[in-house]
Amino acid sequence: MAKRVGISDVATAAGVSVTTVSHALSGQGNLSGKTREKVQRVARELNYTPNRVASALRLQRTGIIGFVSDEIATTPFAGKIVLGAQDEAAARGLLLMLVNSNRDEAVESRQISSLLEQQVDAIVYARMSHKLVSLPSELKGIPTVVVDAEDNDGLAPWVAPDEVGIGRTATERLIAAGHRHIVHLSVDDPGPGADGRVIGYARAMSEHGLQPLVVTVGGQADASAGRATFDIALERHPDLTAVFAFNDLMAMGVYQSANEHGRRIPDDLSLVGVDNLEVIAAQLTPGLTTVGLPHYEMGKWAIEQISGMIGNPNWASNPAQIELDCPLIERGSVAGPRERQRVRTS
Amino acid sequence: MAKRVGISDVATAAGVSVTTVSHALSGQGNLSGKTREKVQRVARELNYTPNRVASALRLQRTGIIGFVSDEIATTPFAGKIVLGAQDEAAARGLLLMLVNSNRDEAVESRQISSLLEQQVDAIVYARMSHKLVSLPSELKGIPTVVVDAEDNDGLAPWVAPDEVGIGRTATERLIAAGHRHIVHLSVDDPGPGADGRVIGYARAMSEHGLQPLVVTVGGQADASAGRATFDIALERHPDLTAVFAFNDLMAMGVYQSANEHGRRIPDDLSLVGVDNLEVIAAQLTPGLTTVGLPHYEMGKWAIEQISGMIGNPNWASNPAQIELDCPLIERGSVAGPRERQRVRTS
DNA sequence: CCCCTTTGCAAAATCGATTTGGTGATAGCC
DNA sequence: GGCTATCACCAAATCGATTTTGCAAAGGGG
Repeated sequence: MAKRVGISDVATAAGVSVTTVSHALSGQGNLSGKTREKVQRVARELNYTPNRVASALRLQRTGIIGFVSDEIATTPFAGKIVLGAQDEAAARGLLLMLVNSNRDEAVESRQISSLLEQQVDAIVYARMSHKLVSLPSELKGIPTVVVDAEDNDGLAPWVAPDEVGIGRTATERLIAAGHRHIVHLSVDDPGPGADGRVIGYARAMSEHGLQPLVVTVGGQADASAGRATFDIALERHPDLTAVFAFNDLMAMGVYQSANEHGRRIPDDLSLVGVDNLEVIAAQLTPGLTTVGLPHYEMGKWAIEQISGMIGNPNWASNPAQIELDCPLIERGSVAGPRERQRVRTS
Repeated sequence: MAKRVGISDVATAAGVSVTTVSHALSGQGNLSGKTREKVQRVARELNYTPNRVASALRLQRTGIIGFVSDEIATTPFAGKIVLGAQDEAAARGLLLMLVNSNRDEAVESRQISSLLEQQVDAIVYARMSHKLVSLPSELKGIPTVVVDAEDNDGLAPWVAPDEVGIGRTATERLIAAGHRHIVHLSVDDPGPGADGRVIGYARAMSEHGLQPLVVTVGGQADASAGRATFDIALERHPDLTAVFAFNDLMAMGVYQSANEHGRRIPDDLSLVGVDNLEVIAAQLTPGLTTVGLPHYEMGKWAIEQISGMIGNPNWASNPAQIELDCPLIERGSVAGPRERQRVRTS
């Protein structure tokens, strides 16, 4: 392996001092155009690449952002947040250093310390589902932005999905299609996600003079919860024509259960999910109409914020804290209700 | 923000030289136990944390591994490889720096250069589906291990799933259940994955005196391809009782199509997939029996290899190149064939 | 022709941890 | 007592890039 060429090798080859090389390459100082060009040419010929470690030591700035997540493999969400962050970081010449805690606080604490020892310039503290969090004490004093979670202490900037808006968007889509008997299927799991969506749903229903009907079960919000809640809903509200499911996994359960009950989607039942889990929503037949979560955008936003904080002595003031709008992804699971079509054709 | 305490602050506070502090904390040199303890105590009191940047500059070793992937958000696989790598890295005191190329060679090249400027000790070059690759020229001379792909030039260590074994495992499970008319559904997409699974399937069938029956279509290996190939298979081989699908997405299509044809799984049709996409395999009813891909293990293996290469002058010799066994994940989609049960009960 | 201001480049300090090559002090030996 | 080993510790060089300070030469005005 050829020894790496450093700034001093370039200096020797170009017959100037290291100072001049540094200035020529960074655009600092006042050098004659001739010298500047010569140095740049020599640097290129020698295939010089700067050593960011040395630079970081001198500048007290590494250009590295630590990315802390509580999990990374169990949902596709992590990938999207990381992708958004990574794209934006690359565009700004920053690099991402990834650690993950597997939901273990002791591990998290150790990982964050490693990141800090590496002198990361800032940290993205990400959760994979909308939560309320308190930042670990290690992060006091270093620029941090919280993703898909809200900072309990209100000190750090954070970004999360507009859960109430999600409930409203999904519900209004179904109302607009003409449905009046719309049930919301959810889980008994207090938190910004479940709570917000119920609120948005209830508001949309009330505003249109409709009765909110919520059915929940305990446990995980998966396909089996979807089947269970849908079965209960059918029993309690036999005239329901549309369902707003807490997420796509539950919606998948509704497909299964509806199929067993002989209800076809979307002819006999309209359905809207949340998450836009492509691997499910796009693969079901018909495709699932769902509200997408802005994971990519949250990751991107986090890096944008961080860019403004790095090197800014007032980075801790006025933390931006926003809820992002979530888009409705139309596929094929929503149609008008049977009743309404009959009324029309009669 | 309090100024960070460095080794010299500790030295001053403890009344010794920086040399002694360094020795006391790293266990080097010959110090009296008294001095060692005093320094360690002072360091703890001052809340000293080492500055890895300075250390890296001196030692020419950063403890950072670059992780290059071609995509990260479109499959859950990326997360698992990263998790495996991250867990193993954390256990060895290494950190992961993640970049992703979005399948763009120019981007990849730039990202790798960034990694190299940061003086990463080594690189994990990962693909998200089994491929043949040639390493970018930038990586010449630095320890690299290839994940979920094979190095065309045979120079770098690599790890990938044993595709032939996957075909064999899935097929033998169905044969063991008593099936004789087993169709393999796949796609026209030459590559280690599709090719290897066909080979493993065909071998297993032949060894049991059974006729291999393969049905493929062009395009993506998704649910719609699953429906299409299954429909064709039913037409060509009306007596089929079991299906080995190229992946879980295609298997999901088989569930859908089988349902429309009035065939119940597993009573009228047994089915094995590949991928163990939890979000699908565990959510279908019945659960999908599938062959899992060793993403976590591949990520872990990569870091183990790399650990052995860092600081080893002979790192380039005898690259390990292995295919990992893939486990069968039993759920509920396999049963005995109807015919056989009749024979038995008669 | 002298003094002063630019212009163009270089020397040296700096960032924080590690390590080489010592130095001073004590103990042991004859 | 004089000499050498050993012990305990320290000063200074080093890693590579940046930046402050400094200095010489060139150019301009009086």
